[in-house]
Amino acid sequence: MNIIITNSSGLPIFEQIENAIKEAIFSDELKEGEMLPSVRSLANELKISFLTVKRAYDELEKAGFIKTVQGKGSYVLPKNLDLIKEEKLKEIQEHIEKIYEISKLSNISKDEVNEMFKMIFEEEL
Amino acid sequence: MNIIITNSSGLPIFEQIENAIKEAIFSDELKEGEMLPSVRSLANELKISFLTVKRAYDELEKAGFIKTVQGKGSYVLPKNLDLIKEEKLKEIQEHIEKIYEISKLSNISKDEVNEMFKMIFEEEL
DNA sequence: TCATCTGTTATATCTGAATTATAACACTTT
DNA sequence: AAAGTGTTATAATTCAGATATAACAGATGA
Repeated sequence: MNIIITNSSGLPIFEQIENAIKEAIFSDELKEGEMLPSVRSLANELKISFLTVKRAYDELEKAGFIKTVQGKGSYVLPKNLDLIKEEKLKEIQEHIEKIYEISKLSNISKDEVNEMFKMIFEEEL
Repeated sequence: MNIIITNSSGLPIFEQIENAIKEAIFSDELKEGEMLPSVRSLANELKISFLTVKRAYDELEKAGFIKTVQGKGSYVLPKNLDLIKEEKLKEIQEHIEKIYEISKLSNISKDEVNEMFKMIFEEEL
């Protein structure tokens, strides 16, 4: 597990763990069926409480990324592409909403934003 | 003052006040030299503590939007639009770049992003 | 000058979220 | 049985945000 916890990120620890594991799943660093570290071992490794790790795992399970079995541990569920796309679309939506807030606050026109959008996305051609 | 405080916004009250006033300044609803409501009167109006309003005003002063004078009150400073806009455009650009990265990695088409963009920006009617 | 607006400061408290420590319990595997 | 898993309950801590209250200080107009 390649999880780095920052106090300056603004995100609570359990969310940082969540995100790191999601990233690992997206990038196939963690594959379907693979076991995650036990809550206690990861807690020891990160020098945090196992309850915090458990919270992260609970959220990941609720979101459909992993499955936890008492006495055994947690393992990665088959990637649900739709689910992943949902996640990514939600991330994008949050960015757009922030852009919307900024533009509204700063009197920046929709057209100006659209122009930047085109500029950056045209780059790939 | 047209400030609406929501408990569901996720933002602390003092930030909601900050944003509302920034928005009013950008939209010229509040003009240069104009007095803001006193900390106590706005606090009464919003049914919150004057300390919370003071915090919002303090942040606005630190950010260069208003000036507060003891015994008198707070008034709107001259807008430095170019500088502010430059900063805001840079913030927006960073968001768009993140969107670009996400969409590229997740195989989300430019059109899909564009659709979300329209959805969110059309909301304002 | 006095009353009454303004903002300022200090102290203490409350609340909720995040996090922790600890202990006891339950399931699985060897 | 032992040693690993996860689970649950309880209590405590920390921190940010927000509050209440009181006392202080500057501005202003009657």
